Amino acid sequence: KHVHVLFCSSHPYREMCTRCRSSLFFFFFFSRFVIVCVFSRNPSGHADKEVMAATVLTSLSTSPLVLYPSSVPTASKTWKEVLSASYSSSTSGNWSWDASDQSVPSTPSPPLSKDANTGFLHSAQGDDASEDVSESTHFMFEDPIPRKRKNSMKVMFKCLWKNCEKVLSTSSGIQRHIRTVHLGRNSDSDYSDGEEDFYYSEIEVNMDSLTEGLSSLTPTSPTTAGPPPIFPPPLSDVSRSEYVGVNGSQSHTSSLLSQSAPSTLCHIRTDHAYQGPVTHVRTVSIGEKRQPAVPSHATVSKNHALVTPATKSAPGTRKPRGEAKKCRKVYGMEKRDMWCTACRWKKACQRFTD
DNA sequence: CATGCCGGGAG
DNA sequence: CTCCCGGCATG
Repeated sequence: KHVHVLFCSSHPYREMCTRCRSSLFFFFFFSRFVIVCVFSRNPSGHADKEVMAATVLTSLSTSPLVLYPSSVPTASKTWKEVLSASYSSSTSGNWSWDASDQSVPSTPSPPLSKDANTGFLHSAQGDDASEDVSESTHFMFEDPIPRKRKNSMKVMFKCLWKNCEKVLSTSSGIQRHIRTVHLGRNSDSDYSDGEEDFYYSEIEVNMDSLTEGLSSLTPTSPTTAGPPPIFPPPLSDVSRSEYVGVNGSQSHTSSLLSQSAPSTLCHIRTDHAYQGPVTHVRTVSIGEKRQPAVPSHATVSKNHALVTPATKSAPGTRKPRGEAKKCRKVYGMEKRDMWCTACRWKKACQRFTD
């Protein structure tokens, strides 16, 4: 399964799991794609993280989205180690969350729209990604929503609607702003079925100095230096078609969420064409389920002999006899007990293969 | 004829 | 599953 991603915002929306108190990070992607990375403190004890993330997402938006469970770290690796490694390796332009690193996605990334590019350039003014890793992991794993960083940091809420740079100090404020300005609803209208589209992000604003190692994941200047609307609510044609391309015939959020996403292999490649800390995710490859070895028609043919696909004797179709001497020939009938089991059962020899 | 082994049972 | 064998194809 390949999931194409245009790119993701550098500032994940954070939410805390009410059950395990781990931090959830929602990376908002260009247009309406959302990829969710769930970082749990105790992943083993939280089997339902995908479901939980899906629930949160559903309440966030009705837009089409891709549920993306990050790979579970191996027993020898803690989440922190995994993250640190992946983060530091991002300097070389390669993110990998999979211990058995393999299968680089081959599918080319979709073209970025102009809007996307400009947005990215704006947001890529941070430092180099090779900075203090502990800072980033701190960001990821410390208190789910650190209200303050030092005493100069202030949490603000930034509207992500296109061409709207509104920043307010409270979430309710930004919601009211979105509801009234962008959604054209009355602020008092009771619209609480969870289907409302609020696009804003929580940002931390450094009130004095702008140079900080964490600039990779947080805005570095007040108000204006925040990420441009990377997640514009109006659904563009590009994103729609892209979405279809990615998910085949899937077209509903619910159907996507109901899919049990495979979680074995996650491969993320970052592109640093725009330099720096912005997590620019291009392609995600997720391991796929094993197909049943036996095709269905074989089973059917047991009950309906006619359905049997043409296996019998198209003359000359039979494979030529292998060169190797098999158990029967090697040991002879008298030492039949020395044959491999396959030979004893008159199956294809497993000891002397061709 | 000797071999190799597929397809199809039985337990 | 494991184990066995009819029967066909090949050399």
